[in-house]
Amino acid sequence: MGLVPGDHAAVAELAELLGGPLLPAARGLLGCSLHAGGVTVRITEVEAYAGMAGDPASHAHRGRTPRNAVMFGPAGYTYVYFTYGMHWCMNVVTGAEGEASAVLLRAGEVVDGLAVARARRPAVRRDVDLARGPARLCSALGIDRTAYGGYLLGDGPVRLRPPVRPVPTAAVAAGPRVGVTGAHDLPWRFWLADDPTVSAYRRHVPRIRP
DNA sequence: AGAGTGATCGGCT
DNA sequence: GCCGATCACTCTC
Repeated sequence: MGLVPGDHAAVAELAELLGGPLLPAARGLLGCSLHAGGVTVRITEVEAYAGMAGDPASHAHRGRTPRNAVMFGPAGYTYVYFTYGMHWCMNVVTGAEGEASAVLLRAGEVVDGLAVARARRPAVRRDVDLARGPARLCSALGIDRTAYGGYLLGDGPVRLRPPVRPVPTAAVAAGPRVGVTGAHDLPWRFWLADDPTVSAYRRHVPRIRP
């Protein structure tokens, strides 16, 4: 599908947003569409990670390694990592070079390629669950190590595009990140309020014995 | 509530 | 080099 006139300017605007401060970049990713492997999702949930800038939860916190190298480069590229022995997760690199900030894509709504996504996720029963969770999102889109380091705003195999219509500020909710028990409970997780495709995961809370 | 899975990286030797 | 703790998760029980 081709780009309609006017998209060029909107893509340039998104590129500029991603290259700027972390939290606006993270919020700006909500509502964007992400296309890969014959499937398109609308991004509904993200988490911000501040790289070297005092964020112990960031994979780049302890400095540059072969794994996280792309995060130290310019914005608009993708950092993909493998975790728990079986799952891929995807980040969009943001901010200035050397900063290593990035935004984890945690959930999306499948808006095209539903049959393909279903075929990739045979265990998932409801369509709203197809890309609900960072690893399921990658799985539904067929994203793996081959996506590492790719540019998202060009014509590569993984393409990120701005929302057709802007997401109203009032539609964006914020809260603590998932799985981060760090000293400060920074509200760096952003999602579209009341969207059924937002992931179910919650911050770890100490277990209350029955 | 717990199993499953393997890359990564710091710390050692 | 090698060891082992860790991990921004998913599924099934």
